[in-house]
Amino acid sequence: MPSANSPNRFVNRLLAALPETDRLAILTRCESVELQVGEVIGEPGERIRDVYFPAGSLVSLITPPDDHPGLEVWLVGNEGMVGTPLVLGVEVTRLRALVQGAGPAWRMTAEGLGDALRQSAALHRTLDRYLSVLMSQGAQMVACARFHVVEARLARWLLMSQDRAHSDHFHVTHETLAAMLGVRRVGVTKAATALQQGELIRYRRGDVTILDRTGLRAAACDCYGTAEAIYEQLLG
Amino acid sequence: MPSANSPNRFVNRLLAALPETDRLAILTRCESVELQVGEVIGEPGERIRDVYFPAGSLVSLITPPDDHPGLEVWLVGNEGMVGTPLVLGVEVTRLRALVQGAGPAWRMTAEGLGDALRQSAALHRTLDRYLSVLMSQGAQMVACARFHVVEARLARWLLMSQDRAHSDHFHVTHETLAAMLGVRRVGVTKAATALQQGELIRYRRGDVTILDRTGLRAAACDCYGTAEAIYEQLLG
DNA sequence: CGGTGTCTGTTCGCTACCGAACACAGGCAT
DNA sequence: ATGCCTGTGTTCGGTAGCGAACAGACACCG
Repeated sequence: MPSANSPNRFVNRLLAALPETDRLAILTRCESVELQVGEVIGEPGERIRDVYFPAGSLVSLITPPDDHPGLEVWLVGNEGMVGTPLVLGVEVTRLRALVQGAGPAWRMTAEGLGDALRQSAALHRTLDRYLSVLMSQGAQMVACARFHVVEARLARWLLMSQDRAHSDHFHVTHETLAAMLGVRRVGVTKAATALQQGELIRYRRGDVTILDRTGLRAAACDCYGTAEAIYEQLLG
Repeated sequence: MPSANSPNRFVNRLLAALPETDRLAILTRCESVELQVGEVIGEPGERIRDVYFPAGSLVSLITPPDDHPGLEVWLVGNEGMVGTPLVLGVEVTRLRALVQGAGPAWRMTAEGLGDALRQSAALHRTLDRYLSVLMSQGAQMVACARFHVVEARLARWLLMSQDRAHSDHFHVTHETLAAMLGVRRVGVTKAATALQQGELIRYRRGDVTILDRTGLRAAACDCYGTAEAIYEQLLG
Protein backbone atom coordinates (compact mmCIF):
# COMPACT_ATOMS: atom_id res chain seq x y z
CA MET A 1 0.00 0.00 0.00
CA PRO A 2 1.57 3.30 -1.10
CA SER A 3 2.30 5.79 1.63
CA ALA A 4 0.99 9.33 1.67
CA ASN A 5 4.00 10.65 -0.21
CA SER A 6 4.47 7.76 -2.58
CA PRO A 7 5.27 8.63 -6.20
CA ASN A 8 1.79 7.74 -7.45
CA ARG A 9 0.26 10.32 -5.19
CA PHE A 10 0.03 12.45 -8.32
CA VAL A 11 -1.11 9.74 -10.68
CA ASN A 12 -4.62 9.40 -12.06
CA ARG A 13 -5.23 6.02 -13.60
CA LEU A 14 -7.43 7.27 -16.42
CA LEU A 15 -4.73 9.64 -17.59
CA ALA A 16 -1.93 7.19 -16.88
CA ALA A 17 -3.50 4.73 -19.28
CA LEU A 18 -3.12 7.12 -22.23
CA PRO A 19 -0.29 7.03 -24.75
CA GLU A 20 2.63 9.22 -23.71
CA THR A 21 2.03 11.96 -26.29
CA ASP A 22 -1.67 12.28 -25.55
CA ARG A 23 -1.07 12.28 -21.82
CA LEU A 24 1.51 15.03 -21.96
CA ALA A 25 -0.67 17.15 -24.22
CA ILE A 26 -3.55 16.75 -21.81
CA LEU A 27 -1.53 17.45 -18.69
CA THR A 28 -0.44 20.77 -20.12
CA ARG A 29 -4.12 21.74 -20.20
CA CYS A 30 -4.46 20.71 -16.55
CA GLU A 31 -3.79 22.57 -13.40
CA SER A 32 -2.63 20.74 -10.31
CA VAL A 33 -4.78 21.60 -7.30
CA GLU A 34 -5.02 20.46 -3.71
CA LEU A 35 -8.56 19.57 -2.73
CA GLN A 36 -9.63 20.18 0.85
CA VAL A 37 -11.98 18.05 2.91
CA GLY A 38 -15.49 19.45 2.83
CA GLU A 39 -14.93 21.39 -0.37
CA VAL A 40 -17.85 21.17 -2.80
CA ILE A 41 -16.70 21.01 -6.40
CA GLY A 42 -20.10 20.46 -7.97
CA GLU A 43 -23.69 21.24 -7.07
CA PRO A 44 -26.93 19.81 -8.45
CA GLY A 45 -28.38 22.01 -11.16
CA GLU A 46 -25.24 24.04 -11.64
CA ARG A 47 -23.21 24.30 -14.79
CA ILE A 48 -20.01 22.27 -14.70
CA ARG A 49 -17.09 24.66 -15.03
CA ASP A 50 -14.23 22.26 -14.38
CA VAL A 51 -13.58 18.58 -14.41
CA TYR A 52 -11.27 16.91 -11.91
CA PHE A 53 -9.02 13.90 -12.14
CA PRO A 54 -8.30 13.04 -8.49
CA ALA A 55 -4.82 11.76 -7.76
CA GLY A 56 -4.49 11.35 -3.99
CA SER A 57 -7.86 12.90 -3.23
CA LEU A 58 -11.27 11.36 -2.73
CA VAL A 59 -14.62 12.73 -3.90
CA SER A 60 -18.17 11.59 -3.13
CA LEU A 61 -20.96 12.03 -5.65
CA ILE A 62 -24.20 12.35 -3.75
CA THR A 63 -27.85 12.45 -4.73
CA PRO A 64 -29.42 15.66 -3.50
CA PRO A 65 -31.75 15.25 -0.52
CA ASP A 66 -35.30 15.56 -1.83
CA ASP A 67 -37.21 14.13 1.08
CA HIS A 68 -34.46 11.85 2.33
CA PRO A 69 -31.09 12.50 3.96
CA GLY A 70 -28.88 12.10 0.92
CA LEU A 71 -26.95 9.17 -0.39
CA GLU A 72 -23.62 8.55 -2.01
CA VAL A 73 -23.91 7.06 -5.48
CA TRP A 74 -20.26 7.01 -6.51
CA LEU A 75 -16.93 7.37 -4.77
CA VAL A 76 -14.27 8.77 -7.03
CA GLY A 77 -10.54 8.56 -6.42
CA ASN A 78 -7.52 8.30 -8.63
CA GLU A 79 -9.26 5.68 -10.76
CA GLY A 80 -11.86 8.12 -12.00
CA MET A 81 -13.04 11.59 -12.82
CA VAL A 82 -15.52 14.17 -11.60
CA GLY A 83 -17.58 16.01 -14.19
CA THR A 84 -18.56 13.10 -16.41
CA PRO A 85 -21.64 14.69 -17.97
CA LEU A 86 -19.33 16.92 -19.99
CA VAL A 87 -17.95 13.88 -21.74
CA LEU A 88 -21.45 13.39 -23.09
CA GLY A 89 -21.81 17.01 -24.06
CA VAL A 90 -24.07 17.82 -21.12
CA GLU A 91 -23.14 20.80 -19.02
CA VAL A 92 -25.23 20.25 -15.93
CA THR A 93 -24.99 17.75 -13.14
CA ARG A 94 -27.62 16.46 -10.75
CA LEU A 95 -25.15 15.33 -8.13
CA ARG A 96 -23.27 17.06 -5.38
CA ALA A 97 -19.53 16.48 -5.53
CA LEU A 98 -18.11 16.62 -2.03
CA VAL A 99 -14.44 16.18 -1.21
CA GLN A 100 -14.05 13.39 1.35
CA GLY A 101 -10.30 13.08 1.37
CA ALA A 102 -7.77 15.87 0.90
CA GLY A 103 -5.13 15.47 -1.75
CA PRO A 104 -4.00 16.47 -5.21
CA ALA A 105 -6.12 16.42 -8.34
CA TRP A 106 -5.74 17.54 -11.94
CA ARG A 107 -8.23 20.18 -12.92
CA MET A 108 -9.28 21.09 -16.44
CA THR A 109 -11.82 23.60 -17.65
CA ALA A 110 -14.91 22.48 -19.52
CA GLU A 111 -13.52 24.01 -22.71
CA GLY A 112 -10.16 22.36 -22.10
CA LEU A 113 -11.86 18.99 -21.84
CA GLY A 114 -13.77 19.62 -25.05
CA ASP A 115 -10.55 20.44 -26.89
CA ALA A 116 -8.75 17.48 -25.38
CA LEU A 117 -11.55 15.10 -26.38
CA ARG A 118 -11.41 16.37 -29.94
CA GLN A 119 -7.65 16.03 -30.12
CA SER A 120 -7.15 12.73 -28.38
CA ALA A 121 -9.18 9.79 -29.56
CA ALA A 122 -7.53 7.73 -26.85
CA LEU A 123 -8.86 10.04 -24.17
CA HIS A 124 -12.32 9.91 -25.67
CA ARG A 125 -12.22 6.14 -25.77
CA THR A 126 -10.98 5.87 -22.21
CA LEU A 127 -13.57 8.23 -20.80
CA ASP A 128 -16.35 6.51 -22.72
CA ARG A 129 -15.29 3.24 -21.14
CA TYR A 130 -15.15 4.90 -17.76
CA LEU A 131 -18.73 6.10 -18.19
CA SER A 132 -19.75 2.60 -18.99
CA VAL A 133 -18.09 1.44 -15.77
CA LEU A 134 -19.98 4.08 -13.82
CA MET A 135 -23.29 2.95 -15.25
CA SER A 136 -22.63 -0.64 -14.29
CA GLN A 137 -21.43 0.33 -10.85
CA GLY A 138 -24.45 2.57 -10.44
CA ALA A 139 -26.77 -0.33 -11.17
CA GLN A 140 -24.88 -2.29 -8.54
CA MET A 141 -25.33 0.53 -6.05
CA VAL A 142 -29.10 0.42 -6.48
CA ALA A 143 -29.15 -3.18 -5.31
CA CYS A 144 -26.58 -2.53 -2.59
CA ALA A 145 -28.53 0.36 -1.10
CA ARG A 146 -31.69 -1.70 -1.23
CA PHE A 147 -30.57 -5.05 0.11
CA HIS A 148 -27.44 -4.91 2.18
CA VAL A 149 -27.17 -4.23 5.88
CA VAL A 150 -25.38 -1.21 7.23
CA GLU A 151 -22.40 -3.12 8.55
CA ALA A 152 -21.64 -4.69 5.17
CA ARG A 153 -22.08 -1.39 3.37
CA LEU A 154 -19.84 0.36 5.84
CA ALA A 155 -17.13 -2.24 5.34
CA ARG A 156 -17.46 -1.81 1.57
CA TRP A 157 -17.14 1.95 1.88
CA LEU A 158 -14.03 1.68 4.00
CA LEU A 159 -12.39 -0.68 1.53
CA MET A 160 -13.21 1.50 -1.45
CA SER A 161 -11.99 4.53 0.42
CA GLN A 162 -8.75 2.82 1.31
CA ASP A 163 -8.16 1.83 -2.31
CA ARG A 164 -8.81 5.29 -3.59
CA ALA A 165 -7.01 7.23 -0.90
CA HIS A 166 -4.05 4.84 -1.01
CA SER A 167 -3.82 4.90 2.72
CA ASP A 168 -5.07 2.71 5.52
CA HIS A 169 -5.82 5.70 7.66
CA PHE A 170 -8.21 8.56 6.99
CA HIS A 171 -10.52 10.99 8.64
CA VAL A 172 -14.28 10.57 8.54
CA THR A 173 -16.88 10.83 11.27
CA HIS A 174 -19.86 8.58 11.88
CA GLU A 175 -22.06 11.50 11.00
CA THR A 176 -20.47 11.83 7.58
CA LEU A 177 -20.58 8.11 6.96
CA ALA A 178 -24.25 8.12 7.84
CA ALA A 179 -24.87 10.74 5.18
CA MET A 180 -22.95 8.67 2.61
CA LEU A 181 -24.76 5.45 3.39
CA GLY A 182 -28.16 7.05 3.85
CA VAL A 183 -28.69 5.84 7.42
CA ARG A 184 -28.80 7.40 10.86
CA ARG A 185 -25.60 8.19 12.66
CA VAL A 186 -26.62 5.70 15.34
CA GLY A 187 -26.67 2.97 12.74
CA VAL A 188 -23.10 3.75 11.75
CA THR A 189 -21.98 3.81 15.36
CA LYS A 190 -23.46 0.39 15.87
CA ALA A 191 -21.89 -1.06 12.75
CA ALA A 192 -18.54 0.61 13.40
CA THR A 193 -18.51 -0.70 16.94
CA ALA A 194 -19.04 -4.20 15.63
CA LEU A 195 -16.20 -3.85 13.13
CA GLN A 196 -13.93 -2.47 15.83
CA GLN A 197 -14.77 -5.29 18.21
CA GLY A 198 -13.90 -7.71 15.44
CA GLU A 199 -10.47 -6.00 15.28
CA LEU A 200 -11.05 -5.08 11.66
CA ILE A 201 -10.74 -1.35 12.16
CA ARG A 202 -9.83 1.12 14.86
CA TYR A 203 -11.24 4.61 15.11
CA ARG A 204 -11.13 7.50 17.47
CA ARG A 205 -12.90 10.76 16.98
CA GLY A 206 -13.03 10.58 13.23
CA ASP A 207 -9.66 8.96 12.65
CA VAL A 208 -10.24 5.57 11.11
CA THR A 209 -7.49 2.99 10.71
CA ILE A 210 -7.94 -0.23 8.81
CA LEU A 211 -6.36 -3.09 10.73
CA ASP A 212 -7.48 -6.20 8.89
CA ARG A 213 -8.22 -5.73 5.25
CA THR A 214 -8.95 -9.39 4.63
CA GLY A 215 -11.41 -9.53 7.48
CA LEU A 216 -13.04 -6.37 6.22
CA ARG A 217 -13.51 -7.93 2.80
CA ALA A 218 -15.28 -10.82 4.43
CA ALA A 219 -17.52 -8.43 6.33
CA ALA A 220 -18.29 -6.34 3.24
CA CYS A 221 -20.97 -7.12 0.69
CA ASP A 222 -19.96 -8.55 -2.66
CA CYS A 223 -20.57 -5.18 -4.24
CA TYR A 224 -17.00 -4.33 -3.37
CA GLY A 225 -15.50 -7.11 -5.42
CA THR A 226 -18.03 -6.67 -8.18
CA ALA A 227 -17.35 -2.97 -8.55
CA GLU A 228 -13.61 -3.55 -8.73
CA ALA A 229 -14.09 -6.33 -11.25
CA ILE A 230 -16.20 -4.12 -13.48
CA TYR A 231 -13.48 -1.50 -13.51
CA GLU A 232 -10.67 -3.95 -14.15
CA GLN A 233 -12.56 -5.61 -16.97
CA LEU A 234 -12.96 -2.40 -18.91
CA LEU A 235 -10.05 -0.26 -17.81
CA GLY A 236 -7.60 -2.50 -15.98
CA MET B 1 -53.55 9.20 -23.85
CA PRO B 2 -52.92 7.41 -27.13
CA SER B 3 -54.78 4.18 -27.62
CA ALA B 4 -53.12 0.85 -28.38
CA ASN B 5 -53.37 1.40 -32.11
CA SER B 6 -52.62 5.07 -32.19
CA PRO B 7 -50.29 6.31 -34.93
CA ASN B 8 -47.34 6.75 -32.57
CA ARG B 9 -47.39 3.10 -31.72
CA PHE B 10 -44.41 2.84 -34.09
CA VAL B 11 -42.63 5.97 -32.97
CA ASN B 12 -39.50 6.04 -30.86
CA ARG B 13 -38.84 9.45 -29.40
CA LEU B 14 -35.05 9.29 -29.69
CA LEU B 15 -35.30 8.59 -33.39
CA ALA B 16 -38.19 10.98 -33.91
CA ALA B 17 -36.06 13.85 -32.61
CA LEU B 18 -33.53 13.43 -35.43
CA PRO B 19 -33.49 15.50 -38.61
CA GLU B 20 -35.51 13.90 -41.40
CA THR B 21 -32.56 12.79 -43.51
CA ASP B 22 -30.69 11.21 -40.59
CA ARG B 23 -33.81 9.49 -39.36
CA LEU B 24 -34.63 7.96 -42.70
CA ALA B 25 -31.05 6.78 -43.19
CA ILE B 26 -31.12 5.16 -39.77
CA LEU B 27 -34.51 3.54 -40.18
CA THR B 28 -33.29 1.79 -43.32
CA ARG B 29 -30.68 0.08 -41.12
CA CYS B 30 -33.40 -0.99 -38.70
CA GLU B 31 -35.69 -3.95 -38.70
CA SER B 32 -39.15 -3.69 -37.23
CA VAL B 33 -39.79 -6.46 -34.71
CA GLU B 34 -42.59 -7.41 -32.33
CA LEU B 35 -41.30 -8.06 -28.83
CA GLN B 36 -43.12 -10.65 -26.74
CA VAL B 37 -43.70 -10.51 -23.01
CA GLY B 38 -41.08 -12.52 -21.16
CA GLU B 39 -38.58 -12.36 -23.99
CA VAL B 40 -35.01 -11.72 -22.84
CA ILE B 41 -33.13 -9.48 -25.24
CA GLY B 42 -29.98 -9.08 -23.20
CA GLU B 43 -28.19 -11.10 -20.53
CA PRO B 44 -25.49 -10.04 -18.05
CA GLY B 45 -22.04 -10.87 -19.31
CA GLU B 46 -23.15 -11.50 -22.86
CA ARG B 47 -22.02 -9.64 -25.92
CA ILE B 48 -24.61 -7.17 -27.20
CA ARG B 49 -25.60 -8.24 -30.69
CA ASP B 50 -28.48 -5.85 -31.31
CA VAL B 51 -29.81 -2.62 -29.94
CA TYR B 52 -33.52 -1.93 -29.66
CA PHE B 53 -35.53 1.25 -29.91
CA PRO B 54 -38.89 0.31 -28.35
CA ALA B 55 -41.94 1.87 -29.95
CA GLY B 56 -45.00 0.41 -28.28
CA SER B 57 -43.06 -2.12 -26.22
CA LEU B 58 -41.68 -1.97 -22.71
CA VAL B 59 -38.37 -3.36 -21.46
CA SER B 60 -37.00 -3.72 -17.93
CA LEU B 61 -33.29 -3.51 -17.24
CA ILE B 62 -32.58 -5.56 -14.17
CA THR B 63 -29.53 -6.09 -11.97
CA PRO B 64 -28.65 -9.76 -11.87
CA PRO B 65 -29.50 -11.51 -8.60
CA ASP B 66 -26.23 -12.04 -6.72
CA ASP B 67 -27.53 -12.78 -3.28
CA HIS B 68 -30.75 -10.82 -3.60
CA PRO B 69 -33.93 -11.33 -5.67
CA GLY B 70 -33.17 -8.91 -8.49
CA LEU B 71 -34.14 -5.32 -9.01
CA GLU B 72 -35.18 -3.14 -11.88
CA VAL B 73 -32.83 -0.23 -12.51
CA TRP B 74 -34.39 1.24 -15.63
CA LEU B 75 -37.65 0.91 -17.46
CA VAL B 76 -37.31 1.59 -21.17
CA GLY B 77 -40.13 2.39 -23.52
CA ASN B 78 -40.45 4.51 -26.61
CA GLU B 79 -38.48 7.28 -24.96
CA GLY B 80 -35.30 5.22 -24.87
CA MET B 81 -33.10 2.46 -26.10
CA VAL B 82 -31.78 -0.92 -25.03
CA GLY B 83 -28.10 -1.66 -25.60
CA THR B 84 -26.61 1.64 -24.43
CA PRO B 85 -23.12 0.32 -23.69
CA LEU B 86 -22.53 0.09 -27.42
CA VAL B 87 -22.87 3.84 -27.70
CA LEU B 88 -19.79 4.03 -25.50
CA GLY B 89 -17.94 1.43 -27.48
CA VAL B 90 -18.48 -1.29 -24.90
CA GLU B 91 -19.85 -4.58 -26.13
CA VAL B 92 -20.95 -6.22 -22.90
CA THR B 93 -23.80 -5.49 -20.55
CA ARG B 94 -24.22 -6.29 -16.90
CA LEU B 95 -27.99 -6.06 -16.96
CA ARG B 96 -30.76 -8.38 -17.95
CA ALA B 97 -33.14 -6.89 -20.48
CA LEU B 98 -36.58 -8.40 -20.01
CA VAL B 99 -39.60 -7.52 -22.11
CA GLN B 100 -42.43 -6.40 -19.84
CA GLY B 101 -44.87 -5.20 -22.43
CA ALA B 102 -45.41 -6.62 -25.90
CA GLY B 103 -45.21 -4.29 -28.85
CA PRO B 104 -43.13 -3.09 -31.76
CA ALA B 105 -39.50 -2.01 -31.60
CA TRP B 106 -36.82 -1.03 -34.08
CA ARG B 107 -33.85 -3.36 -34.00
CA MET B 108 -30.39 -2.58 -35.30
CA THR B 109 -27.25 -4.70 -35.24
CA ALA B 110 -24.22 -3.61 -33.26
CA GLU B 111 -22.37 -2.92 -36.49
CA GLY B 112 -25.32 -1.01 -37.85
CA LEU B 113 -25.31 1.21 -34.80
CA GLY B 114 -21.59 1.82 -35.16
CA ASP B 115 -22.05 2.89 -38.76
CA ALA B 116 -25.05 5.04 -37.91
CA LEU B 117 -23.16 6.79 -35.12
CA ARG B 118 -20.31 7.55 -37.48
CA GLN B 119 -22.62 8.89 -40.16
CA SER B 120 -25.07 10.88 -38.09
CA ALA B 121 -23.65 13.38 -35.65
CA ALA B 122 -27.21 14.13 -34.59
CA LEU B 123 -27.76 10.53 -33.55
CA HIS B 124 -24.52 10.51 -31.63
CA ARG B 125 -25.46 13.70 -29.85
CA THR B 126 -28.93 12.45 -29.02
CA LEU B 127 -27.75 9.14 -27.65
CA ASP B 128 -25.03 10.82 -25.62
CA ARG B 129 -27.68 12.98 -24.04
CA TYR B 130 -29.84 9.96 -23.44
CA LEU B 131 -26.97 8.27 -21.62
CA SER B 132 -26.63 11.31 -19.47
CA VAL B 133 -30.33 11.07 -18.64
CA LEU B 134 -29.91 7.43 -17.70
CA MET B 135 -27.07 8.22 -15.34
CA SER B 136 -29.11 10.87 -13.58
CA GLN B 137 -32.16 8.66 -13.40
CA GLY B 138 -29.97 5.83 -12.12
CA ALA B 139 -28.74 7.99 -9.28
CA GLN B 140 -32.34 8.77 -8.49
CA MET B 141 -33.17 5.08 -8.44
CA VAL B 142 -30.52 4.41 -5.81
CA ALA B 143 -32.25 6.79 -3.45
CA CYS B 144 -35.71 5.55 -4.42
CA ALA B 145 -34.86 1.92 -3.76
CA ARG B 146 -33.29 2.87 -0.46
CA PHE B 147 -35.83 5.26 1.00
CA HIS B 148 -39.28 4.92 -0.44
CA VAL B 149 -42.00 2.58 0.72
CA VAL B 150 -43.36 -0.15 -1.50
CA GLU B 151 -46.69 1.52 -2.16
CA ALA B 152 -45.08 4.70 -3.47
CA ARG B 153 -42.63 2.77 -5.60
CA LEU B 154 -45.40 0.63 -7.01
CA ALA B 155 -47.39 3.72 -7.93
CA ARG B 156 -44.33 5.17 -9.61
CA TRP B 157 -43.79 1.99 -11.59
CA LEU B 158 -47.37 1.93 -12.79
CA LEU B 159 -47.18 5.54 -13.93
CA MET B 160 -43.93 5.02 -15.78
CA SER B 161 -45.28 1.90 -17.34
CA GLN B 162 -48.41 3.68 -18.48
CA ASP B 163 -46.35 6.48 -20.05
CA ARG B 164 -44.12 4.09 -21.89
CA ALA B 165 -46.74 1.59 -22.96
CA HIS B 166 -49.13 4.36 -24.00
CA SER B 167 -51.99 2.46 -22.51
CA ASP B 168 -53.84 2.56 -19.22
CA HIS B 169 -54.18 -1.18 -19.20
CA PHE B 170 -51.46 -3.81 -19.17
CA HIS B 171 -50.62 -7.25 -17.94
CA VAL B 172 -48.29 -7.79 -14.99
CA THR B 173 -48.60 -10.03 -11.95
CA HIS B 174 -47.77 -9.20 -8.36
CA GLU B 175 -44.99 -11.73 -8.58
CA THR B 176 -43.38 -9.89 -11.48
CA LEU B 177 -43.80 -6.53 -9.84
CA ALA B 178 -42.14 -7.91 -6.73
CA ALA B 179 -39.13 -8.89 -8.79
CA MET B 180 -38.97 -5.41 -10.34
CA LEU B 181 -39.21 -3.60 -7.04
CA GLY B 182 -37.03 -6.01 -5.11
CA VAL B 183 -39.63 -6.91 -2.49
CA ARG B 184 -41.70 -9.96 -1.61
CA ARG B 185 -44.84 -10.72 -3.55
CA VAL B 186 -46.81 -10.26 -0.35
CA GLY B 187 -45.56 -6.70 -0.13
CA VAL B 188 -46.86 -5.97 -3.61
CA THR B 189 -50.22 -7.54 -2.83
CA LYS B 190 -50.54 -5.33 0.21
CA ALA B 191 -49.59 -2.17 -1.66
CA ALA B 192 -51.74 -3.04 -4.67
CA THR B 193 -54.71 -3.72 -2.43
CA ALA B 194 -54.29 -0.30 -0.88
CA LEU B 195 -54.14 1.39 -4.30
CA GLN B 196 -57.18 -0.55 -5.42
CA GLN B 197 -59.15 0.39 -2.32
CA GLY B 198 -58.27 4.01 -3.03
CA GLU B 199 -59.88 3.53 -6.47
CA LEU B 200 -56.61 4.42 -8.15
CA ILE B 201 -56.22 1.14 -10.01
CA ARG B 202 -58.14 -2.02 -10.69
CA TYR B 203 -56.58 -5.41 -11.28
CA ARG B 204 -57.64 -8.95 -11.74
CA ARG B 205 -55.32 -11.88 -12.27
CA GLY B 206 -52.54 -9.84 -13.78
CA ASP B 207 -54.63 -7.36 -15.73
CA VAL B 208 -54.01 -3.92 -14.32
CA THR B 209 -56.08 -0.89 -15.24
CA ILE B 210 -55.21 2.62 -14.16
CA LEU B 211 -58.34 4.42 -13.02
CA ASP B 212 -57.10 7.64 -11.47
CA ARG B 213 -53.83 8.91 -12.82
CA THR B 214 -53.84 12.06 -10.72
CA GLY B 215 -54.42 10.12 -7.56
CA LEU B 216 -51.68 7.73 -8.50
CA ARG B 217 -49.27 10.61 -8.91
CA ALA B 218 -50.08 11.74 -5.41
CA ALA B 219 -49.48 8.24 -4.10
CA ALA B 220 -46.18 7.87 -5.96
CA CYS B 221 -42.84 9.11 -4.77
CA ASP B 222 -41.34 12.24 -6.30
CA CYS B 223 -38.95 10.10 -8.26
CA TYR B 224 -41.60 9.87 -10.92
CA GLY B 225 -41.75 13.57 -11.56
CA THR B 226 -38.02 13.96 -11.17
CA ALA B 227 -37.22 11.26 -13.69
CA GLU B 228 -39.59 12.78 -16.23
CA ALA B 229 -38.14 16.23 -15.61
CA ILE B 230 -34.62 14.99 -16.19
CA TYR B 231 -35.64 13.53 -19.52
CA GLU B 232 -37.55 16.59 -20.65
CA GLN B 233 -34.72 18.90 -19.70
CA LEU B 234 -32.22 17.13 -21.90
CA LEU B 235 -34.31 15.55 -24.62
CA GLY B 236 -37.76 17.08 -24.49
C1' DC C 1 -8.41 25.86 34.68
C1' DG C 2 -13.05 25.63 33.30
C1' DG C 3 -16.12 26.08 29.22
C1' DT C 4 -17.76 24.77 24.91
C1' DG C 5 -18.31 22.17 20.90
C1' DT C 6 -17.54 17.81 18.58
C1' DC C 7 -17.69 12.98 18.49
C1' DT C 8 -19.31 8.64 20.21
C1' DG C 9 -22.31 5.41 22.91
C1' DT C 10 -26.91 3.90 24.60
C1' DT C 11 -31.81 3.68 25.23
C1' DC C 12 -36.89 3.82 24.07
C1' DG C 13 -40.92 2.57 21.36
C1' DC C 14 -42.20 2.14 16.56
C1' DT C 15 -42.69 0.71 11.57
C1' DA C 16 -41.78 -1.47 7.20
C1' DC C 17 -40.47 -5.31 5.62
C1' DC C 18 -38.80 -10.14 5.89
C1' DG C 19 -39.37 -15.58 5.42
C1' DA C 20 -42.45 -19.10 5.71
C1' DA C 21 -46.64 -21.10 5.42
C1' DC C 22 -51.37 -21.73 4.30
C1' DA C 23 -56.18 -20.67 2.19
C1' DC C 24 -58.84 -19.72 -1.63
C1' DA C 25 -60.55 -18.49 -6.20
C1' DG C 26 -60.54 -18.42 -11.35
C1' DG C 27 -59.44 -20.65 -15.48
C1' DC C 28 -57.84 -24.36 -18.21
C1' DA C 29 -57.29 -29.28 -19.55
C1' DT C 30 -58.50 -33.94 -19.15
C1' DA D 1 -67.22 -32.87 -13.28
C1' DT D 2 -62.42 -33.36 -11.56
C1' DG D 3 -58.12 -31.88 -10.98
C1' DC D 4 -54.32 -28.69 -11.51
C1' DC D 5 -51.92 -24.45 -12.06
C1' DT D 6 -51.67 -19.64 -11.56
C1' DG D 7 -52.65 -15.57 -9.14
C1' DT D 8 -54.16 -13.35 -4.98
C1' DG D 9 -55.17 -12.73 0.09
C1' DT D 10 -53.88 -13.51 4.96
C1' DT D 11 -51.37 -14.77 8.99
C1' DC D 12 -47.33 -15.53 12.10
C1' DG D 13 -43.12 -14.30 14.54
C1' DG D 14 -38.80 -11.98 13.72
C1' DT D 15 -35.52 -8.11 12.55
C1' DA D 16 -33.17 -4.04 10.67
C1' DG D 17 -33.55 0.32 10.81
C1' DC D 18 -36.20 4.65 12.23
C1' DG D 19 -36.87 9.21 15.17
C1' DA D 20 -36.02 11.21 19.32
C1' DA D 21 -33.59 11.96 23.24
C1' DC D 22 -29.87 11.90 26.49
C1' DA D 23 -25.12 10.97 28.54
C1' DG D 24 -20.29 10.64 28.53
C1' DA D 25 -15.68 11.50 26.55
C1' DC D 26 -12.29 13.98 24.35
C1' DA D 27 -10.09 18.34 22.45
C1' DC D 28 -9.33 22.72 21.89
C1' DC D 29 -9.50 27.55 23.35
C1' DG D 30 -9.69 31.46 26.06
